[in-house]
Amino acid sequence: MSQIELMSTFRLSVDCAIFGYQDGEIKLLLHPNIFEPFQGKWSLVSGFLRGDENINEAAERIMLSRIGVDNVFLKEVSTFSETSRYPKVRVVSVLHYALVRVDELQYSRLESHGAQWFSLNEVPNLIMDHNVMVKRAYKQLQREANDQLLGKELLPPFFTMLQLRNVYNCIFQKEFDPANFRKKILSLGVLKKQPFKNKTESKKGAFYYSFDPAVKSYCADKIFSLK
Amino acid sequence: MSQIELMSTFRLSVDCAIFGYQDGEIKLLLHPNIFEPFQGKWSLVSGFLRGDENINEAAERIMLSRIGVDNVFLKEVSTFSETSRYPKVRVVSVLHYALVRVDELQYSRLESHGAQWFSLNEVPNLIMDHNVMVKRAYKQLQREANDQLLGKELLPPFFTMLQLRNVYNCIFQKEFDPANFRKKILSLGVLKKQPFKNKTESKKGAFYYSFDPAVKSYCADKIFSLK
DNA sequence: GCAAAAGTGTTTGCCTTACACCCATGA
DNA sequence: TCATGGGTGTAAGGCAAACACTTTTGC
Repeated sequence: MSQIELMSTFRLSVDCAIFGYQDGEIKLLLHPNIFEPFQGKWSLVSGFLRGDENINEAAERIMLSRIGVDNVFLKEVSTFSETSRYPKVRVVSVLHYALVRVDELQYSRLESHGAQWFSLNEVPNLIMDHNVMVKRAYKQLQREANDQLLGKELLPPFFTMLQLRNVYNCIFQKEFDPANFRKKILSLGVLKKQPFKNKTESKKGAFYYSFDPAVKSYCADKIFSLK
Repeated sequence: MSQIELMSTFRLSVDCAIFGYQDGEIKLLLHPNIFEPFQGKWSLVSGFLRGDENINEAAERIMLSRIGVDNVFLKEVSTFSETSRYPKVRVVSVLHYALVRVDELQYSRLESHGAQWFSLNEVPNLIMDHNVMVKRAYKQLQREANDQLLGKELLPPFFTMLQLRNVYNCIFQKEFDPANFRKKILSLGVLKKQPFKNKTESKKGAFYYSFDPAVKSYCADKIFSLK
C-alpha cells in the first residue's frame, strides 16, 4: 500500500440540486460546467469547500454567488465518493438539495452563467454521477415534504390552497383530493388565512394563505399516509 | 482571502456509531483515542479515508479491522465540518451508524483496543463533537427502525417475539403492547415462524422466529404511528 | 394453585377516503 | 345558464390502542 493511498489528498465538493416550482411543475436548475473535461456539459450547481467555512456555509456561499439568493432552504443529502468519479484528482462530493422561489432569482446572474431550469422528466445527461444525485435528492425532498409542510420555500409569500396542492401533487406525483387536502393542511395549524382573495384561478375566488411565522416546527408526524 | 483558505487541504474521517443489543438495552461501542491531543479520551470508532476506497468501503474496512466483523449493517448519517473541530489539521467527518450482534464481535480484538460497550444513558464525554454525533446517529436509527423492520442486525438468527419487542422498546423508549406488537409485526409478512420454542423466558415457551430471506424490502410504509 | 408470558379475540375511537352538495361568478 | 374551482359536510372503511380472556407450565 503506497503512501499516496494511505494519505490521499483530495478536494471536497459541495453540490446542490436546486428545485423550483414553475408553470405548475417542479424544476431543476442546471448550469453548464466550465472545467475540462466536462466543459459545456450540464451539471448541478457546485463548488469546492474552502478552509474558512464549514460545508453548510460553503453551500450558502455557492447558492449566493451562483444564483444570487440568500437564506435558502438547504438540506444535506449524502456523500458521493467513488474513487474514479473524477479524473486525475480525487473529488468527494457532499450533495445537498435546495428549494428556491423561482421569481426571487436574479435572472441576470443565472444567464451570465448559462443556467437553465429543466423539468424533472427532461433532465439531460449530466456530468459524473449527477444524474444519480438528482434522483436521490428528489427522494429526500419527497420524504421531508411529508415530515413537514414545505411550500413556503417554493411558493410566493401568499398562495392559494390550489397552488399549495399543486406543489404537493407535483412532489408526490399523485392527485390529492381537494377537499381532504384542504382539511388536512389546515388541521396542521401552520397556515394563516389572509383577508383577500385570488380571483385569477377561479370564478369564485380563493382566499390567500401564508405560513404563520409564529409556528416554528411545522409538523411532528407524517402529513400523508401515502398508501 | 489567502490561498490556504481557498485551497485548503484536509483529511476525511469516517466515524461509526456502533450500536449493539446487550442485557436488554441498546449499547454503544466506544474506544479510547490513541492520538494527541485526545489520547485516552473516549471516541467513536473511526479512521481516515484512503485513496483506494470510497467512503462505504472505508467504513467497512474500519469495522473489520477494529471489531472484526464483516458484512455489517452500515448507514451514512451526515457530515461534520466545523473548521475548528480538530486542532491544526482540518478534518471533515462522515458519520455512520452501524448495527452489530454483540456476540459476533471478536472480544480479543475489542480488548486489544480497549473498546467498551456503554449504555446509551451513560455515554461519557467524548472527543470533539462525537457526543452530538451519537445523538444524531441514534435519531436516524429510530427513524429507520420505523421505515423497515430492524432487529436482524441486532438479534441472533432465531429470536422470540419478546426479544424483538424488547429491541423496539429500547429503540423507541416506550413499552409496546405485546398483543398489538405481535399482530403488527406478523402482518408485515417478513418473519418466518420456526418449529421450535424458547423455553427459558417463559413457562409456556415462545416460538422462535427468523427473518424470511425471501423478502427483500421489509416495509414500504411506516411500521408504527408513534403518537 | 399461582404467576407470568404466550397467544387470540374484541371493542372503541380516530383518521383517511370518497364523494355528495351548495356557493360564487366569469364567460 | 353552464362550467369551474371554492369550500363544507358526511358516511364507510381501515387501523391502531386498550384490554379481556384463554393457554401453558415451572415453581
